[in-house]
Amino acid sequence: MRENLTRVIEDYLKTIYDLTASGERASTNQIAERMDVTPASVTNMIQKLAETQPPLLDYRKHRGVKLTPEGEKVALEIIRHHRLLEMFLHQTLGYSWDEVHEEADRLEHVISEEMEERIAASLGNPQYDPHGDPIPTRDLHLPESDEISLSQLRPPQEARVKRVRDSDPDLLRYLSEMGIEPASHLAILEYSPFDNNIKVQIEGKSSPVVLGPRVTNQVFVEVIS
Amino acid sequence: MRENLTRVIEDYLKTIYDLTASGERASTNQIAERMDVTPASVTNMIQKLAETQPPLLDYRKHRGVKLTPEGEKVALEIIRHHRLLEMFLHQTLGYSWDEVHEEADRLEHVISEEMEERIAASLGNPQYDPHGDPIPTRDLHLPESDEISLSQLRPPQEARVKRVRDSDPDLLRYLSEMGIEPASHLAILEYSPFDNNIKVQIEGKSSPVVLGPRVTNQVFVEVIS
DNA sequence: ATTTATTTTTGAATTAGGCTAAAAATCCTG
DNA sequence: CAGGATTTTTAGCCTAATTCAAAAATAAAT
Repeated sequence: MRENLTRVIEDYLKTIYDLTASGERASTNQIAERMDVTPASVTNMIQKLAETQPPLLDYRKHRGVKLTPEGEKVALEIIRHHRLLEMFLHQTLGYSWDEVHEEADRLEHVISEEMEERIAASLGNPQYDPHGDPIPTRDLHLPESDEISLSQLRPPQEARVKRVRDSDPDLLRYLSEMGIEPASHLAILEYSPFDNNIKVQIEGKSSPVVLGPRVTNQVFVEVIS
Repeated sequence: MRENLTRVIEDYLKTIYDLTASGERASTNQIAERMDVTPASVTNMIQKLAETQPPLLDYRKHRGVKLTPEGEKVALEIIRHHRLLEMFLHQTLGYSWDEVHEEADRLEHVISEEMEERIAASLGNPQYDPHGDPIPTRDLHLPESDEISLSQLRPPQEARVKRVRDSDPDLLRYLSEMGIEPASHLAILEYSPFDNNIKVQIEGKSSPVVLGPRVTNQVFVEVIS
């Protein structure tokens, strides 16, 4: 349906999808920072994307943007590419989970629907990528999920890791060293106010570790009742 | 060494590599036709590429271009990507040999050296792609080869297929239907002058077929002495 | 409710790549 | 070797995406 979209446009839509996941509109500055361009560039582009027929963005001057259904469809298509590629690079080419993001970011814009389907089939239509992010289905649906951030847990709660933010390779290496990855089981032992540290016992490890908010904000879990 | 090259530049260099394989310089018009742009665009670009430091092209006004050693290095790097990708898509994702070219043409510009190496390793460092084209080695060497076009054979010569031009999917489907692919054994039964047809017995087939020059010019063989 | 600070938008320029139309070289033919 | 045909180059313009600097809105604070 909607063909002649450039890589750059696809990147804008993906970024806006991400920023508006909470329900809030995305501001010009937020987008500019994420994409490492100036706010002026963003204003230009979002005005353009709001004037396509049909429009990809809902833009209100000085009020930021959100995706239209059209825009969301494009974003989800790219996100499906990205997450399938991450899984494929991990499973088929032996990439570690901290290496897949950057490669997938370039490949996601150039693979055909044919390749998307072949990758999905060869992996058995996976539902999650190596970081636990859900992969949109072929018809672009995403499962609802009620994960909460690890930073919100308090002793003596227990939880299962569902998902880890994938953007920082160093953090990912640190996490896998400690044994935190999707499906890991965690028990919260202590909470320190002010610095917001929590002490956590990780399944299979002999001694607990203390994690600060720079880490716990990036890890999402399901509480075990 | 040489980083900020765009996809477009990489495509120009690849095209020029191809056109100059014979030793001749590539003309502006030839390049324009292959790349489906106007000759004016080509003049612009080749002048630019001849002025980079170090230059990627040897350009002489009205005399066409050839690659400098620098330019050739870039071209071979892309060709290595392309042919490894063709093999990978074929072997790992089950693409047929007529489908791989187009996909590889887009992927070749975006894969990292890391991915190149992982693909090569996962395939066991193949030397040829599915059409029989040699894959440049990691240090960008290509084996010399003395293939000749099938159109040059005369009865009662016999030959082994080494390589098939990969640019036309319809031709490729036609060839595989007939059992012509790298390693196929052929015996030339008849030659018709004027129309340049040859009648060929293909190994494993019950009856011979007549092939015209539109086909035989695209197939390269090694004569069996 | 003004002033100040922050965010967003506007306007003018830039870079990469391409196009058209016209001018200039080279090639070909008689 | 002159004149026409073909090829190549030049010159000017276009679009996509960006930047910077200045202007305009919005938000925050006294």
